[in-house]
Amino acid sequence: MSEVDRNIVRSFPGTVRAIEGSRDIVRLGERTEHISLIVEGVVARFGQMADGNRQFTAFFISGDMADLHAAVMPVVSSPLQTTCPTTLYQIDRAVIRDAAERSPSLAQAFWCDCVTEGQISAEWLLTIGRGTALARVAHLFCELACRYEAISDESGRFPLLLTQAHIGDALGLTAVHVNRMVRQLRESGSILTENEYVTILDWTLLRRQGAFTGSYLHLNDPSRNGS
Amino acid sequence: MSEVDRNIVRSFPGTVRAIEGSRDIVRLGERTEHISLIVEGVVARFGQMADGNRQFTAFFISGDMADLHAAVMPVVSSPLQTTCPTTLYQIDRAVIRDAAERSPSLAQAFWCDCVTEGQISAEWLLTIGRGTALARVAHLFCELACRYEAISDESGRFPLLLTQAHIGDALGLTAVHVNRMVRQLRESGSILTENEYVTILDWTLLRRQGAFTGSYLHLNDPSRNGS
DNA sequence: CGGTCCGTTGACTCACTTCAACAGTAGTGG
DNA sequence: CCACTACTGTTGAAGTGAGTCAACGGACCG
Repeated sequence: MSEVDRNIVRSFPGTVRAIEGSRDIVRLGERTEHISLIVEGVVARFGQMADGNRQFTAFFISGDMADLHAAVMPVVSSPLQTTCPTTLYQIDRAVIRDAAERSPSLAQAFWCDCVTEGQISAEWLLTIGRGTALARVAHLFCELACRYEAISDESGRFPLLLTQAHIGDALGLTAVHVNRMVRQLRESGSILTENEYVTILDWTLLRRQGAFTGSYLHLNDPSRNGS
Repeated sequence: MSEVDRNIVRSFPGTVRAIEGSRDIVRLGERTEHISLIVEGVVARFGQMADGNRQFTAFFISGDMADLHAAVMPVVSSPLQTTCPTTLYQIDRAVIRDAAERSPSLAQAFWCDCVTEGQISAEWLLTIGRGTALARVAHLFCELACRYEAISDESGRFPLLLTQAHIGDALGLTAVHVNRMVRQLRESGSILTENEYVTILDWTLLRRQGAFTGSYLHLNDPSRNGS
């Protein structure tokens, strides 16, 4: 979502809400009554197998709207939860929907946002379906680095507000194997992990390890609204 | 996309185009100039690894709009190809975009369509990330059966316009292993394959094998536009 | 009749899982 | 201040689901 649109959304009336980590925001089958703009923290969308096994299908970070799609499809088909203490700015669903109805350009911006989200899912399908465990972890780190870079002034370094179990649930791996892959990335010299941060030491190497090209993220991409 | 909206789209000026199987429709990085409504056949969206390995990220069947998202984001981030001889009805991108700009309700319908597509991707992520090979194949068959049922008058039987290699590329499996899983499904008594058709003999069993619930497809779902 | 594509099956290999154990840190309560 | 618990990260050893490699039959087609 572009900077301009994000500011429009912030100008809508809403409520700030602080939530602990590992808390459900919306549950399967409920109706979403408000759209959540993330101020700080991480919200993950997930699906669940009968055996309780989870699969995260998206991560939302500061500046993302975690359930924008609910503006037009309020019944929750994928629940949301926080992965860490998170602050949201919640706007009534009707406010968003009415604004989109009045302003075609805003509607288009929201539509774009949902399309981009779908393209990220498609990219995840590619890496999870065809990538090795090492490539999956490297790819996720690349994606997060790019997305955090777009919203902060730091570059090549980002806060990892996920446990290795979270990463495994996003990549279709076990936490144990994620641990081994992170170690391998560290030993290869492409990244460094300290505290809650990942620092990228060798972008070229990490991109190659993750077969990453960031074009699908559409960050600062003027062509998104191209006519 | 609802029946009503599909009829609106069909009323737009466009061109019918017949294409052979295994042909590219749009290539990576190109600009999409027309939106394709599928009249007959199958179009697959895919991503590709550097080693040439493919991963299908969506299948579009009769009545689907294969690249509706291009109305707002014309630069192709996932190429499209046919899996079998296919007929398209192609509408100029500007026609779709302008119609959405003039009619908020049509814009919302298109937006819904893109959201549903994203939810299907999320469901694929769940099955591919966490399901066994057998569950993945069973799940795909369930999904296709439901989607074909919604657009035809046959039930429990659908045309499989994909090779086992295509299925493998969609599910992150090899064609060899897909073959083994299809056989296992056949031997379990849940399905029957003959010619180009899959017949479902035991829905309950197949659903369980694929851990399938069809709610994410939003077929005949009045709540999609719920206010 | 030969070539190509698709489905099919068998034998072997390997990437990732599973199971298990342990260390560091933080929070909690006696 | 020190147990006690819980969570996360870490590492090792053993098991297995899916991949790889290879071969063959049938259908279709030029």
